[in-house]
Amino acid sequence: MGNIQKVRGFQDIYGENARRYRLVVDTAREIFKLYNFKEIILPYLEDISLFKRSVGEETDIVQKEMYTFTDRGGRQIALRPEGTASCVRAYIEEKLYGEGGYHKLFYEGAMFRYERPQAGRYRQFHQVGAEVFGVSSVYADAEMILMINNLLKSLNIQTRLEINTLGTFESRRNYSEALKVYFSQFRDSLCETCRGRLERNPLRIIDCKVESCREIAKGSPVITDYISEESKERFEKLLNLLDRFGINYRVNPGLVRGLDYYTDTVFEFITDRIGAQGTVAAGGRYDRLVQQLGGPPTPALGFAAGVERLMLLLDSVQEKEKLFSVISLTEDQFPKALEFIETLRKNGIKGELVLRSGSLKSMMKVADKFKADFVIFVSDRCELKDMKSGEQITFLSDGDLIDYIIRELKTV
RNA sequence: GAGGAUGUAGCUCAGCAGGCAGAGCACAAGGUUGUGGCCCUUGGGGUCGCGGGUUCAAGUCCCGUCAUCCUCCCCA
Repeated sequence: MGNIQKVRGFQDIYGENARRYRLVVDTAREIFKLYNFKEIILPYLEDISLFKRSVGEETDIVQKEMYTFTDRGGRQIALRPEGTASCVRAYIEEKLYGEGGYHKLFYEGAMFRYERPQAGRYRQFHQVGAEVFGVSSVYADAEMILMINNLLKSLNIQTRLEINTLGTFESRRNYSEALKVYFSQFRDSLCETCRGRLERNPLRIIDCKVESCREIAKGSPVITDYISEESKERFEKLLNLLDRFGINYRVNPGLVRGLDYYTDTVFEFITDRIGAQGTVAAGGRYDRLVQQLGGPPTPALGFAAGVERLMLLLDSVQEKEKLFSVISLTEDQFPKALEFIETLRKNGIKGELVLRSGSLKSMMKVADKFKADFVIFVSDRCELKDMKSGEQITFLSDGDLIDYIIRELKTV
């Protein structure tokens, strides 16, 4: 037998990737907080029926992508495949609606879907997401898109925004029903995947790339005929708002989203730089979901962004703090060197005590490997070496050197 | 779930008419007896993804399996 490997589709995130991960998540948190979203830390396991009732019994996610098991108490459990359902469950279960006003929550963490791994698609992946409960105003939709736009801008990531409206829950259902009826006439001419979609998600057939399906789709019912004037006006208003803030978008009537709970606004931020899995952030409104899961009628909207996909789009991420490496020139100066470096750390300066003794050359190499910006040699006196310029200054007392570092170099 | 490509040293890869496992980079020691990066010398490293088969002989051929990547699908 070979060595134990990580589970398929799972990954260790370390080194530069860990920095990328941290940058994405930390930036998202900062932005969320600017918009006054409050963090909610959600469980990774939920009752299976939560996802059946929210994401949708017929969706791929529920049908074939969930990690599920029966626990020792006989409960049917799933590792969460997405965050919105848990967030809604918590909103209802913790009776947040009882506090009055409205609620803005954000979350961050791992999601699990049993899919075929691919670039930008993993079985354990991470999302940052935000949800607004109790607001139907179109300004909430606009604000959320602005927020995501700002997040992407902060990360220096270019995407295009595609947006669509699905209308109300009723109109969406009616449209879906009409499509089902229409496409059923051509059942035998549809491709195999579309025959499956007929039951599961007829809206998707419109977007099929197979030539024969596209021909059939040309005569299919149009979504605009099923959308109420109110929804249309709402959508227009949203687009105007986006125009006003200089946000480019493309209205894509084929944009459907694979989750059942969306109503009215749906949107995706897409890139074509990372292969087939180009959706980097996506979301929309789900005005019926809270009620559907047993809560009071509550309009809501939300989005989620894929951390790994954002990571792929990031420029290289370097550590920014200066590193001071301390080398003890003799074995018996180590206590003094340790004391010295602890003082640096107390002052908020990042320090690495070179812990391998050997030739000075080998210790210097260690400092170099750590990419030290400065090296401090500790003996009966102290010397500070600038690794970039090679310049070296001698100090008779450590106090003087520490003062010098804090004064001159901490901010460099 | 379907199709395709790949898997040899820490990394990038060569080796395939089956015949002792290689290069570059990286790593370690030294050249420079208290100073890294460049250069030179020397050195340590591989059950050739894993398991089976064919063969006198398999990294090389065959079968299986695992993993990665790409497309479909799906989605963040």
